[in-house]
Amino acid sequence: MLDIKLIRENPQKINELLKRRNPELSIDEIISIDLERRKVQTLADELRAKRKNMSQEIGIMKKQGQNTDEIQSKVKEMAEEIKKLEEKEQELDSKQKILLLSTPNIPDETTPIGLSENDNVEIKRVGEVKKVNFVQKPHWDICTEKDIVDFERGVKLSQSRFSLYKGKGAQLERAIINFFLDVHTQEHGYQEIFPPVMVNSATMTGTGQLPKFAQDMYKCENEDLYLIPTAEVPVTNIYSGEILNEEDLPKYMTAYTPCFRREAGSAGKDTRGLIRQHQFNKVELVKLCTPETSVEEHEKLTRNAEHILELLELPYRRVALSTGDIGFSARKCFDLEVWLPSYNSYKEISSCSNFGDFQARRANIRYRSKETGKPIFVHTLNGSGLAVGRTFAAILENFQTEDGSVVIPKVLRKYTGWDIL
RNA sequence: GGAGAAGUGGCCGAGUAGGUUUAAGGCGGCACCCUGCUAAGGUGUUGUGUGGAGUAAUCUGCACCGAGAGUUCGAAUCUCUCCUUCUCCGCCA
Repeated sequence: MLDIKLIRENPQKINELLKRRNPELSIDEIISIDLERRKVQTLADELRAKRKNMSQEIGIMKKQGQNTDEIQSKVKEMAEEIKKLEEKEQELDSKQKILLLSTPNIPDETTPIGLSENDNVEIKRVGEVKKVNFVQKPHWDICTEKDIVDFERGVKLSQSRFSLYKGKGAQLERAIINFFLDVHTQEHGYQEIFPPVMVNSATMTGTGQLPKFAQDMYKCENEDLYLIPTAEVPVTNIYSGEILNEEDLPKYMTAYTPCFRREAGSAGKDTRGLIRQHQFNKVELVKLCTPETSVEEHEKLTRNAEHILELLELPYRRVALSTGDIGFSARKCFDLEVWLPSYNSYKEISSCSNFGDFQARRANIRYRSKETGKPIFVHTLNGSGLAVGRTFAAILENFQTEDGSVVIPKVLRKYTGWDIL
């Protein structure tokens, strides 16, 4: 959520920045509602003050045995007027709130300007794409041949885009999860979290999934509960509504969870294999920090995710997303893309974002400034560290050999207990 | 799921036959004073949100006693719905 005071004071600037995302975005309506809302509030406040004083007077008069009929009927009239104003106040308030909650974050000045993913900027490439003189198989064929992921029975049990890991497949998936968590907790200093995977609508609003993206999520019938699309949602909201001490920052948290996405609107995309599933595993990195440190913390968090790819010896590149491609809540975002032979290109495996105070304002996460003693909104950051299923696919494809076996990366072997698949 | 009890400021804890409560008191925090230092003591101060005035320090209004709705001239206090916690029962890994 954008700061209404910032909008009031710099309307042209905010509009200009929002139009970098999408030329149709504008805060003009918010401003006109805000103007009216404040007028109504001032009127209502004044009347409430009058009522308060007069009611007190009635109390005193009654004690003295005076007749209060006249003044009572006066206040009653006033109360009706107040009620009308309060209704108007509430209406404008909720209108403004919905508009504010539906307006995306303003992009950072350093976010490349452009309207689509074609305007994303490659920052660097790391690792060599292996040159081989045999035909590399896509991971879905490897999975089926080795019977480590059963796509058909996954669909039978659930629906398309659900799959069933078996035997060494299930073991490899679990090994990857444990490896990720161990690196982040032991080498990078993150606290491990295991959160609920169903959360309420307030929590979903805090990180920006609601109110705009309800159709992307699975919702429980007759309950105010949604399946999380990412651990970002419960983990970022852990301290919602709280005021932290400045000494408690930065907070580094990592969580493994399954993630659930309806993938509405991606019909026909990535239909084969593990790349786009309704349920997938992910290890997420989340940070809460002060505004002064968020740029630096964003870089460090991105490096933490890259470090995993480097340990696995998977070739990847870092891309800075353009203003037209960054997520709703983000002001700046780096994608990490891993090389996938079956796609003959790099494919997203992590998305590392800086949200500024956008999520903190929605979720009301603050810290008390040591200097002023006043509460300040934290900055929130997150990134995948990494997507597990896509890592699984990247390992199978990049480390397959001519004889059809797959050599497990060294760092994973103590987790799998075997080195060849 | 059933039956009972309870939810007040950072914490503890008064306040419910509605009306100077604009929430007592204590603890903690902060500032200053006293003491050679420490301990103890003294004085003052103390939340959040949202408006208004002012360049600003600041001054000032309104709202907030789990959440929402209602009754009333007036609600922490009365009524209703919901949420959470605790105790007992049932069920269950």
